Formats: sequence, structure tokens, C-alpha cells
Amino acid sequence: MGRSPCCEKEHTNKGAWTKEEDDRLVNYIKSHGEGCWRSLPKAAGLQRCGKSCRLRWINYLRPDLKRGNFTEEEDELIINLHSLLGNKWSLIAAKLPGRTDNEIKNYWNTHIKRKLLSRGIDPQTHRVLNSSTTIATPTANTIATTKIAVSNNYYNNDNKDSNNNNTFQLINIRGSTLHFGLGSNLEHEFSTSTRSTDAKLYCTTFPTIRTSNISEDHSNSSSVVTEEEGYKEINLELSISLPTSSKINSANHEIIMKNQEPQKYMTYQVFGTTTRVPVFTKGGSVCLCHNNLEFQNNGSQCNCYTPMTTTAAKVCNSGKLL
DNA sequence: AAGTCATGCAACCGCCTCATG
DNA sequence: TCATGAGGCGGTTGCATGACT
Repeated sequence: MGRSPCCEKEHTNKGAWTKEEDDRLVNYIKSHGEGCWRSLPKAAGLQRCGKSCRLRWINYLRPDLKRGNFTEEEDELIINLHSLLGNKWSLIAAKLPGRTDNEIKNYWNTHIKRKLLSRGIDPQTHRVLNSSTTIATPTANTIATTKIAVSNNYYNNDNKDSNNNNTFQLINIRGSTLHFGLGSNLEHEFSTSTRSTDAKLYCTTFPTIRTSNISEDHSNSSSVVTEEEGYKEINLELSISLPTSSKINSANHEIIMKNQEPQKYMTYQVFGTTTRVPVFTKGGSVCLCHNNLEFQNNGSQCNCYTPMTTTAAKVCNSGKLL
């Protein structure tokens, strides 16, 4: 037996909302608040499905909606978030106050897709079209290879990224924790708050690097150590700090540009996807942790260590809603 | 001016998640 | 543990409008 319908379809209006319907809905929610969408239409005197009311309110009538064109900064933020989250429009919308998931989804499909294609970037994979950069064929110990690279257009041909220094073998994924096997000199290249000299990236690892002879789990993450022969293993929660980047107010999520125009762009690649971000003159960093897609002020590293679980991940340690 | 096509976006549909009993 | 249902989400549709011929 199927689920009972959410409303009596034969008695509900469909299609565009009238001004009168909008007024009724707004007035009702102003008086009674949101919620109980199933019973709302009847209580508000609307011949609409509860879902339809909810959608109309969330996507159009809510007073905190930001109408109007998307800014260039919002574009870049959406692109960056999409490269990390995929079509998780609600999660992306959560990072853009005043924008709805539906709005962002439509905007993506009508504008940003084309914008990325014009840049030569595949909008779905965020990889450079016809790029020679590919994920390496997995080996027995390797799920995939990823490469963190900084494009030459920012580092002015001073990119020392080599095949060895910034290429990691992704061994395993446990929860939100990525386990990479690296070559030698692991500690030198990546430790908490240590700046990678070659890539000029802040790479922060939680917990500290493990090798096969370290048995104690002194992490504050949920990972369980297993040994993959031939690899050192780390939990890598990656925070890439832009040496000079946009200043982002993480408290209200608004990008404060103050007439700054991006002078350069920095391209980075994570897990085979390419992301391009504008680089401004003020300091800051972009945290790419799975559970905290936030811009950080002052180049600080991300403090969110909350393991991603189905429910707990919605709020990280720093109290930010995800 | 009329017809056709392309585009943008509001709205719908059906499935999924999760809280609750 | 399971069933149920409300709320939420992403994909898709269809209409209004503008551009083009």
C-alpha cells in the first residue's frame, strides 16, 4: 500500500500563485509561524497542497530573501562549493544567505554551467576539459591518486609542484576522513600548521601522521587506523590557505570586497577536480574540510574536527551550521 | 507583424530521511 | 524493530517572455 497523498489533489489549486494566495500565506505565517505544512493550507484558507505552500514561502515569500542578480563573488562561491559538494543545492544555499536552493540550482543550470564551459572547465567534474591531468589508475593499495597543484598563472611560473611532492595516494575513506599514503619525508611535508614550502599551501592534518609502528590513536577524529603495507597513513583534512585571498566574514557569510577586484586567480585541484578562486589582497584561507566549507579569517586554520556523520555533521565544533 | 525558437525560472513530482509512536 | 508521515531535497516540467527570422 502506498503512502497517502499529502493533500486532496482534486481540491487544490496548481500553477502560479495569485497575489491573494500569497497574502493569505504570508499573513498566516506571520501570525502562526512556519511549520505544520500539511495543516497550514486549510488553516490559512488556501486551496493548495502543503508542500506547495512550503515551497512558495521558502523560495519566494520569505522576507529574508535576497532578490536580484548574483554577484561575481557569489558565482565563485557557488562554483567552489559545487566542486566540493556536487548538486547538493541545499548545502550550497546554506552558505549563501538570502539565496534558496531552487534559485541556485536554476542559476547553475542557466548561467554557471555556461560560464564554466567558456572557461574550458567541465561543470560537472570541475576538471579542465581535455586536460591531461587524470586520476591515476588505482593500484592494490590505492583507491585513487589526487594531486594538489597551484597553477602557474598565480605563482608566475614559480610552481614547484612536481610529480612527487604533491601527489598523494588516496588509500581509504572513513567517514569524513581521508587517508593518504605518501612518499618519504612525510612529516616534513605535512604536519599540523606546517606550511608546504613547495605548493605554498597550508596543509593541516588531523590527527598526526601515522606510520605502521605507531599504534596509539591520539586523534580527535573518529578514524580507525589500519595499516596499508608500503604506505604511511595520515588523516588529512586539508585546509588550503591562499597567501593573499579574499577577506570573508565567516560570521555572516558575507564577502567583504570593498571595491577590491580580483587581480589574479588561483587554481587548485583536489581529488581530480579543478577549482579556480579569485585572489585578493587581504589575507584569508579557504577551508576544504569535508565538514566545514568555510572561509577563514586571518589565514587561520580550520578548527572544525567534527567527524561527518549523518546527523552530527550538521553542526561542527565551532558552532557553525553546515 | 506574426511565427518560431531559446531561455529563465517558478512550481511540481517523486523519492529520501528522520522523528515519532 | 518497524511502520508511519511530515518535511526536505533534487530532478524535471511547463509557462512566460524575449530574441530572432
